Amino acid sequence: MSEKSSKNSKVSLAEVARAAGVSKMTASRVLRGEGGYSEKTRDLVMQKIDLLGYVPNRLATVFAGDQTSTFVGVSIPDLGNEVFAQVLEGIDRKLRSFGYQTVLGLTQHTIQEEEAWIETVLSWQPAGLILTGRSHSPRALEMLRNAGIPIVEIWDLNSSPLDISVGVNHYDCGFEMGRYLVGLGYRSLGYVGTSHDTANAATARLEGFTKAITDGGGSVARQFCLHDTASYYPGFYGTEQLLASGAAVDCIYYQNDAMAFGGLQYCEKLGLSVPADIGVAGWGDMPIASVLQQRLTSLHVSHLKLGQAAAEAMVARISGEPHPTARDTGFHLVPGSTTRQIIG
Amino acid sequence: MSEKSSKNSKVSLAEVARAAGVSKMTASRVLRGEGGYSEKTRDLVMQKIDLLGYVPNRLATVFAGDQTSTFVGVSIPDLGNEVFAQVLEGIDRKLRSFGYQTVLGLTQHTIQEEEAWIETVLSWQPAGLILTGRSHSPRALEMLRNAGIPIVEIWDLNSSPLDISVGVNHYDCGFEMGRYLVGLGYRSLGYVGTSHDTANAATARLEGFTKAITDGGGSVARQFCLHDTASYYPGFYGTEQLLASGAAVDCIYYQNDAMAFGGLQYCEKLGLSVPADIGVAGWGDMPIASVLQQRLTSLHVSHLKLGQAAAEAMVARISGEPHPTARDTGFHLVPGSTTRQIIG
DNA sequence: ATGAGTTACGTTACGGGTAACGCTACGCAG
DNA sequence: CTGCGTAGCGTTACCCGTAACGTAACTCAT
Repeated sequence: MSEKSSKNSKVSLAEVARAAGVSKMTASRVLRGEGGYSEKTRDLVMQKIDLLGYVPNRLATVFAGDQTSTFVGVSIPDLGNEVFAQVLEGIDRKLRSFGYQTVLGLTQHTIQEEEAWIETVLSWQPAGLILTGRSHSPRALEMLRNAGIPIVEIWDLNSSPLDISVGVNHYDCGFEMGRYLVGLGYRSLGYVGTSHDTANAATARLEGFTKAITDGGGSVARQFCLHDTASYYPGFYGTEQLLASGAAVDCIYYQNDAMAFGGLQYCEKLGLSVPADIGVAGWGDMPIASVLQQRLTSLHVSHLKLGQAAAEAMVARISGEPHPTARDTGFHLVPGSTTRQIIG
Repeated sequence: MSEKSSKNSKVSLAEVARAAGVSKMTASRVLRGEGGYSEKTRDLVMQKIDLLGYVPNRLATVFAGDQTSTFVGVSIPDLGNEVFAQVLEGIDRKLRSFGYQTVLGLTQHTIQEEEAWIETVLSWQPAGLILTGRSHSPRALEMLRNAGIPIVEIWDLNSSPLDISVGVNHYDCGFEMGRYLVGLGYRSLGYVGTSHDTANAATARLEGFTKAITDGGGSVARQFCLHDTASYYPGFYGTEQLLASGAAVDCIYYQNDAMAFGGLQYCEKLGLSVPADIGVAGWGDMPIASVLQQRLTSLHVSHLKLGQAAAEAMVARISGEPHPTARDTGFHLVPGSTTRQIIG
């Protein structure tokens, strides 16, 4: 019910205290419910807080005690890719439930952007950082080491992280899918993904996939799209390019389900029957897969859970509780009908 | 190249100054490039900053009161809906280019969550807030008014916002689509969307849509799904429910394209031919629409641009530059082949 | 009645940076 | 040589809370 203070953009605790006729310290105690004041005083101070529309200044609180802030910096490559949006959602929801705030940084898949963001966000004295990816610039690494705060690297599981790693082993993801497809009899594989300067988790999946395929006596024709975001259209377009290149492929593995769907659409346009003429496999078990007529062969990863696990790891580290260096959030293959059935 | 300080999690400017044999003030001047020091001193201080791995403490700077923070709080309902993810991407990219940081708050479509988040984020003295939606709790409104910082409300354009409104008129979006469908001869419309406690932009679209349809002598059968996120599956499931309810509809309008795609999939499963047996229209011109065989009848809105416009408005307001109270980022109808063609 | 403990406050110092002002040494014009 | 300006740097005060400590009034057991 603040009426007089509508214009007071900055009401300090001292002003509240003065209005209530007590000292700053007493007002502070009331505010924190710390005890050491009478009920009468408490009511008086609370009334003035309400009247003046006092908003606590956490900057001052953090600054005063050497307690750390409740900011957690979170770097995400891009949000056009649904899986990252889900990871971020998982992180923010969980962090918030523990009283922390997410400071976002979209890096556009570059370690330069990440470095610049790290430098800025560190100046806000965050309680910790959650970084997507395991590749960082040398200067970023130095800053991170010097910061002395918890660092959670997510996405591609890392057995020797800076601090804590949460995610899944993307090499294994690719390998398992590769082995599955080899088991189905596919030998001439295609891969469609986006291209980035820095090796990332998608690269790891491709490597694992390629290993499994070559182990099985097959080969992989790769097609990279110069697109930032691994979404529907790059899948569509990449498929067009791959098939136009003359590569004879019997099955295409996509960077993720969204791209796989784009590929499916291109195949349909071309009149190719899936899986009769060509097989299609994705990654991530993304939401769109739940409504398709054909169950898309994919690999399930719970992105929301991954994000939540990352936030839990962060909170545990901040609170000084023990937490394993690496937490594998797991995956499992989802056999679908966009690839041929297991040969009896 | 900090070597000795690897463990010094907190190196203050005073320590840098001491190492360089100058006063804090001189070190501060060097750091800010303010002038008033010799080149020799500058090099010395810079060298010590590097050596000790000093990280500026923006909390202290802001706290000192001479400048506002560079935080901008951004509230988003959820990230499972691609359009919000895109808006957020637009906001963060633009804010970052101006040197501001995004402090995220996912409200899960509730004004209670929004209120709690506003209270917390205000205590960090943000430079401004960008809020999705125009509905806020009474207490939130009071806090926002008292805060005395720029508030940009996005999504549903508001002619009398708290401060600045950026977005599109969702009522008009719905109305235009309704008129278009009436023009195609549809009279028995269906609507499939998600349900939330608070009236939101989707509600406004539905109202505009209903107005246009009833104006045209038709009717709208509504089907709401109890799903938080307006994505593929709710569209699929909602369509199933709507059709199972016995409503005789010749065309279904969906809350967005993702839901429309889910609906298309259900229609296909049911053996309904689109648009011969039933028409389908969406909203948002989402990425998936770009790869479908049939061009989805939809309404184009640039979510990325909307986010960027919101960030620009915020920066303008912070900088004291003039900015119109309401900025309409525009939309246009995209006629597709999931609805019947215009009757010659 | 006296000393000890408790309640309910107030006072002081502090944190990390910056604005405002003070001071010194040097350069240079008159 | 004197006076004044200025480059270059230091000193002080301050921002807003909170920890630590101080203190007056009161309670209560001995």
